Amino acid sequence: MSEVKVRFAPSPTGPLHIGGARSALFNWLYARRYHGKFVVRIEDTDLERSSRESEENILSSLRWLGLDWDEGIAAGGPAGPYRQTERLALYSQYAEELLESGWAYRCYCSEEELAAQREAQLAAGEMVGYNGQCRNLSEAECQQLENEGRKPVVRFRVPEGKVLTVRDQVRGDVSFDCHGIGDFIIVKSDGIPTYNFAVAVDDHTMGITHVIRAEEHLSNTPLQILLFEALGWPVPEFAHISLILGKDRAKMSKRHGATSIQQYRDLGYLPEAMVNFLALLGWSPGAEEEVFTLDQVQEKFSLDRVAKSPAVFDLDKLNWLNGHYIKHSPVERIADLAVPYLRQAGYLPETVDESLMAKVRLVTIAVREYLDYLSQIADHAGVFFTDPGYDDPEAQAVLSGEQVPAVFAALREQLTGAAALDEDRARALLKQLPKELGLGGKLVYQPLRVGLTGKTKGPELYHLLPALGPAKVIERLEKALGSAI
RNA sequence: GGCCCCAUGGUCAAGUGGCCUAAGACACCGCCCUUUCACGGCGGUAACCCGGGUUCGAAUCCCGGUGGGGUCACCA
Repeated sequence: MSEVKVRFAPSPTGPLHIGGARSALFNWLYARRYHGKFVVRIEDTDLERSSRESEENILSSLRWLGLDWDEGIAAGGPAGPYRQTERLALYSQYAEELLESGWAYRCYCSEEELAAQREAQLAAGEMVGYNGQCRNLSEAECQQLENEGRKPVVRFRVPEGKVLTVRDQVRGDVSFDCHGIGDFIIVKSDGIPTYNFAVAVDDHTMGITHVIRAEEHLSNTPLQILLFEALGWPVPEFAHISLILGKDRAKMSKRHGATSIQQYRDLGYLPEAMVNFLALLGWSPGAEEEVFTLDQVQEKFSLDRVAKSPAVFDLDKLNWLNGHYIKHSPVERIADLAVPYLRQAGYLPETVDESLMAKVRLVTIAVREYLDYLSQIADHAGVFFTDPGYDDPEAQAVLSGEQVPAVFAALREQLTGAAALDEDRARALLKQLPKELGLGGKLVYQPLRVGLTGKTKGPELYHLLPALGPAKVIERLEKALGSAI
């Protein structure tokens, strides 16, 4: 078999969304697994809705996810250009070929006529499809209509009484009766090809061997096969992946919350978590291990382990995975990623120097175990950057304990003159304290926590101490003592 | 409505006729640890949509029903 070549062909009509990202991922995985090529092509034949901005967003999201492509937009390659609006001449050439061979014909029906027709069919409960009005127009009739100022579209002449079978790698054979398919438009009246036509031409001319895409395209496939056959081209292999559903089991859409990769990126999700999560949606490694990198999946990926049933997007699991990666990535990286969120919360200035960055790292160590995604850091990091108040009744109750002054004094004693304080020293010190004072842990640690943060819950004390530094610790404890009633 | 797809716990899913008195993960609920780390440890609740077949034997095969979804554009 020739080399595997797959593609991801988004329409730049919006940002890359979850479903598109998964399609791209599966294609990428397939290409890598079988040492083939991955092509990215832009399908911008919808002039109204397409934008360069969306295209940029899609490409940047793909790169962010780590899905690189061997050929295509921005990468170049032998079958370029890779933007459909730049391949118009190619489509006309094949449309012409189809017209000449009789597989296609010009249709002069107006949009109004078509709409009325469709409405009538729908009302009668019939199959919706073109009624073939212009199917056998003579040369003279065409000329006549054209003289009336009508702009024709080009339609494909769907053979009658034929049954088409899509050989699908995940679904098996799926058959469609041509009787249910009306003559469809392949070139619009403005000369722009229609989706199905452009796809067939591109997939062939780009040498695509496997078309892996979402299930919503399954019903388009017979039309494309018709085109391949009429043009005398080999039909590629197909694999239709089931849809990703929202909580209400309907296809994921904007009303389901964050649906674009960009949004997750902005919220502080890590690309490896997204990719890991997406890989698990509709595919299973078969083994028990579910946490893996792109490199690890590409070794195991195969279409026969792709699920046929649709999958509900489970935010809880994404959060868990992302939290997992946050906990296990190098602190430096997480701290760097956290900076924008801390800045946005007003905890950091525009420029962060090295000593401040050192503190951010300590803060990151202290709070990352509580995070599902990075933007949440703002909710946990406040105690490190803003001096607390002690109005909370619960806090007051703890602070009013009679042992509190002694506890604070003891810690202060330990800290005075201490230049720096690392986690190990903080742990040792904290462990010593109760013994030294002859008190139970709770009586020592609880007031310290409240004194330092104004709260009864929060980061570990041994993280708090180093991050705040001796001077700040002493300062806060004094203030806490002063505010005890 | 026509056509098409799908159907194991709340969710993702393993399972390709006997190994299933059905894995694992997320979520949830307990207990432990309770201020030393290690996705902390241990445990629990919870599922084969229904009805017919085929078979010695069905979650697994066939048919029907039901349910969910997709698609029916000069959008992709």
